[in-house]
Amino acid sequence: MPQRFSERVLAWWRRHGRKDLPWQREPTPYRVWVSEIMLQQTQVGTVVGYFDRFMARFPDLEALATAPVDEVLGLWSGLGYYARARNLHRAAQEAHVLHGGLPADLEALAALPGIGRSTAGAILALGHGRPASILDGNVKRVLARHAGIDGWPGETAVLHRLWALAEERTPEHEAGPYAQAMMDLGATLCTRANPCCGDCPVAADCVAQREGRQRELPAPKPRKTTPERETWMLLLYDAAGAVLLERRPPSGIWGGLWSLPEAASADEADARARELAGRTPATWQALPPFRHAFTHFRLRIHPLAGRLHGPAAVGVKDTAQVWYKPGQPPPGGIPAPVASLLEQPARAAATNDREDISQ
DNA sequence: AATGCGGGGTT
DNA sequence: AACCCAGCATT
Repeated sequence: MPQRFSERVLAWWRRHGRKDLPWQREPTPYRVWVSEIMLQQTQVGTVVGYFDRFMARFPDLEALATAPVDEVLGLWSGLGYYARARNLHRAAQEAHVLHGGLPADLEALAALPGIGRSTAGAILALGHGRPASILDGNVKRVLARHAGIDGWPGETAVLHRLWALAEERTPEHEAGPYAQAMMDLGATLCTRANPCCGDCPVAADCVAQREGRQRELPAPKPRKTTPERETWMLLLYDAAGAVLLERRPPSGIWGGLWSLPEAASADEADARARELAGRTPATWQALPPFRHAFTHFRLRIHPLAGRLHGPAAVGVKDTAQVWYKPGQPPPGGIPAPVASLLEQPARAAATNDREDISQ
């Protein structure tokens, strides 16, 4: 029977854990608090460049509480999530007035703006050495794997299970080192992509390790229904029946391929035609729209056909345009949905993607 | 319960 | 180019 979970984690941390991050030197509740706020959804390496500068300017809670908010935001700029800085400043003022400093209990801490359950636990455990639990991304990952907890942690039920486990496993003594150890375990061994289970102190009874499910846990956020974008593709024909093609930018969707000019809406078709060919067709004919699926989104294509009358079309503006006669060898690669559109403009939808015609 | 916040790293 | 990161507040 292996040792208690927390004992193994702590023993590992004493040998391999991180102990000299900026906020671990002189870990006062105030410094722990500031670091925890900076570290919300922000990686350690990023925060390292900000923490000491911030502490030099605002060495204690009173310095922060009495500073202008703009100065706080100034030292935050580049970190992102600027509401964190505003909340930090407000919380400093509230704590200063209401408690004469940072409170030292879970409820009062979590009542301050920007401090939730996990950050409050971190301040107590890391800053006061009191028994309290944290549940950040690292701990979620370690616990979900070790206990084999299925489901996305964003789901309330899963989150509740994880919190229950987190508290159940927090030792009465050394909660601070334990919290740090769990984060270090998640950050250095039990990483998202390539966990080093061979070095893990709790691999012996890890469900994910036993079942080879490290890659599946914790479950990722369910993918949203692939977003749908739409575009209007212009079939601009000249008097000879050639259609104008445009070479797409080298990178991005259909990079470097020859495709139809596009407009962001039917209303912009005329303006695009003027840009491209110097004039506009008398009328546009709307062909049946259809969908094309990419990995990350679906594109709803509205073909618009128009014939340019009068003398032969003006010469192409640059090498990124060509008048292409359907049936001739193409100037280069053509995206499949565009190719089918060129072959059978009126039937493109039917031949390309029958089920996607509607809506 | 779902979404916005945000710049940066990883894959 | 998603996806994620020492989460929390808001809706």
